[in-house]
Amino acid sequence: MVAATLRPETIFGTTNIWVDPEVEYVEVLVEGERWIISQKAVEKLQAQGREVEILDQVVGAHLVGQSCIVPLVGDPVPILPSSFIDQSIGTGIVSSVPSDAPDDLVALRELQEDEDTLVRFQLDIPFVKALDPIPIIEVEGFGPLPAADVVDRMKIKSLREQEKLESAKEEVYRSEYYSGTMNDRCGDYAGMGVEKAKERVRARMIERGEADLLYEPSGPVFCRCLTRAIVKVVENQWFLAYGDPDWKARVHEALDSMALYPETIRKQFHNVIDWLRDWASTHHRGLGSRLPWDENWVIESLSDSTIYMAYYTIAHILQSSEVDPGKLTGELFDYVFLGDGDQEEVARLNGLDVSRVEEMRREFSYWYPFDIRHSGKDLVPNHLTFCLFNHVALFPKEHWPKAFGINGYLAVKQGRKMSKSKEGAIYLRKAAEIWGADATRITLAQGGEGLDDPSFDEDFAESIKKRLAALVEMATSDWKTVDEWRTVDSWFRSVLHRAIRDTRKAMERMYHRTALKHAFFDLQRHWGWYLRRRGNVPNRKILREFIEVQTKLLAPITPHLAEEIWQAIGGDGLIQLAPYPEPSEDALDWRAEALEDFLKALLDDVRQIMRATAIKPRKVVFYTSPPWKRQVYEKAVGLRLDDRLEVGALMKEARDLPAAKGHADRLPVFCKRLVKALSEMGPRDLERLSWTEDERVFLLDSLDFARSELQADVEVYEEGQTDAYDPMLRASHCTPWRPAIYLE
RNA sequence: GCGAGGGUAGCCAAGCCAGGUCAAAGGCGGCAGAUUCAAGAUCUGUUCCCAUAGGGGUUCCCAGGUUCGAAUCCUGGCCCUCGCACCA
Repeated sequence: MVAATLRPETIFGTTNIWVDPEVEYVEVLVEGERWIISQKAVEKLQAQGREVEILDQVVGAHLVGQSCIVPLVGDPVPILPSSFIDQSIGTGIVSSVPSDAPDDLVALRELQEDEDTLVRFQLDIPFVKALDPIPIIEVEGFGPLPAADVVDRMKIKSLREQEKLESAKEEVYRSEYYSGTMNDRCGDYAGMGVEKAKERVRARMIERGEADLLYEPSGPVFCRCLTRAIVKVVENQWFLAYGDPDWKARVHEALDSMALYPETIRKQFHNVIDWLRDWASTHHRGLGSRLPWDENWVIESLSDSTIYMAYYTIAHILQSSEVDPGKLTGELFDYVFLGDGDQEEVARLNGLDVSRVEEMRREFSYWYPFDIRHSGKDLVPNHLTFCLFNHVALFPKEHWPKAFGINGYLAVKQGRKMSKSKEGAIYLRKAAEIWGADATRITLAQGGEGLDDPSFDEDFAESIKKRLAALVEMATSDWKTVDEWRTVDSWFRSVLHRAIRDTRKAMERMYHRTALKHAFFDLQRHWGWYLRRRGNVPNRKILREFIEVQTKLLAPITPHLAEEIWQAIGGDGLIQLAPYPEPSEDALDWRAEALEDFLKALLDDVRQIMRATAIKPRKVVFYTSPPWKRQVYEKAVGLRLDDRLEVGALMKEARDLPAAKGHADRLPVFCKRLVKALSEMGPRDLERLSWTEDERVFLLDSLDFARSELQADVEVYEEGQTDAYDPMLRASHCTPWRPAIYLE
């Protein structure tokens, strides 16, 4: 009787053997020994290279009631009937350890109460009923019989409670494996940890000729034809030695010299390189090339897909009619890929023109090393890493890959009310039909970047389609323009060039979603503000530059639309061939940006007051800071930049300012307020706002705009101005860049 | 179990490595207003809670810690995704 187990150390707790009385077992001769096992087990053994000769058949029922000797222990135990044995696992014969295996315990209890079965098999009823689990493993948190603890706690009564049994088994096995200790019934292994004892018992039994190895998948594995997979041991298998430490070291080196998109994947690659072991690179079946030096084998497809980028460079030549693949020799490829050998000789050997050979060499040299290979993240632990291994093995350093790009898996965003994709999938052709190619592309770009799984958001596609149409309309219609240049023109040019810079940066890292934000959404928003500031009459140069830049920035993402605009505005040639915009440093105008930001913040403040007070004002009054406040403010900024801003220090400097002379009584309060406000500000804003003389001029200049934005009359005074309209005495609240506000 | 990544407002998502400019970009969705005969489109405002003066309160998975100061740094915990092989 040969029982199979994953837990050899529990042999000490064996109380009986289980067989299925209904099943036909076979008696076989295995390398000189007679075994009784299941028929399925015969196939497995044969697949694993064992010689098995079938001698006889024996029904399980005939075995029931007999007894057999437990190896290593040497005691006899009875053979008992059970129907819970899965014949496709192990040998179809189970050694029963009710102390530590919940299945066995429940089976034993069921049998002990099943008088019919006991009688039917003419079993010694008192004897069977007296069978008790044998405690063998001590583990913290459990009594001497861990299986009994868990089965009772989970109230498992029957073998039919499969799910509970599974989780019971897992709990017991895990606890015992990591923290269990063999008790003193376990002979030489008493006191030993389970993890260790398991290996020792296994080795000992094999050594004594009382056990043998059977390989089995860790879980059920099914073929596409629905038969269950078994483990086969094959001989003369070919491997790629990815486990070789020297090779690994060079692959690490290659990886370090590469660019990765996104960079965050690098750690994973290094890890995979370390973790990879020798790879079985051939098999007997399936698609693939025959192994050249051993025609019995087919090259496993992951193994020969790793340098086909090199093949691509010359594929068009090899596939031309004048080349006979059957005649090609290794010398040709040595010459083309490595530059080894003499071209005349190579051409003659392969029956090719020298010019053909040269052409191949030229093509390969032109394309190699490849700039980037882009693939899904599931290929990191195999194809992409293999690719690197094999390039390192075959090619000189200068032909190692320069970059890999990795992305997640696209999914259709779920739970959208207007989902057009009930099945969770949208065909590319369908998407192009519904939204058009450009809107589809931009939706994909917006979906996600880096290793995220991008989602296709149909609401977004719908909305962006309209916005793109509006963009074409905007870019191609006739605008009334002016030549006059204002602060807001400088401002727009500044944000435009920042957008160029930021878009380029994002594109270079292949962060398309980020690029889109800078190139489209931010620019559109800024353009909206610009037009309002300009009363819908843009500066001629600005309009032209904006349309041109925006179109070029978008060209990689929405090529058709960009081309259409490009033609309409009389662009030179194809936009696809036009250079991507370059940011110009001198377009950046932080002063203009600070001024516009100041205006936005001021209008925001007014709106906030309106909301808080529920006043819908017909008149809005701003009070700007007088010279003494501005000077104290500038001192404070200076101190803050020096990191020495404190009320005391500021007071000291402020007292000496001539402009502050008549305001000594107000200095302490003002200084305190400044210190608090400036302490919370970052260095960037501080520098932007360190000068104050433009505030009033700019505000006066923007009066008309403020009036139309606020739908109210707007006035500006300086604090202390004698004719100021200030019924609520608000003026004194002003700070530089924070004018006081009065609404009525 | 091993390896990698992650948890941010109704949703998607930036920020985190280099702490302060963060009630937190941008988008989608929602709400309100303008426009319109109306709808759609467009534009504007708004979308954590409270607030009759630009303010206050509570937030960035949870619990601690470091710091004058934490979405960001440290420790512990909970949860999620992916990969784990001879298959592309």
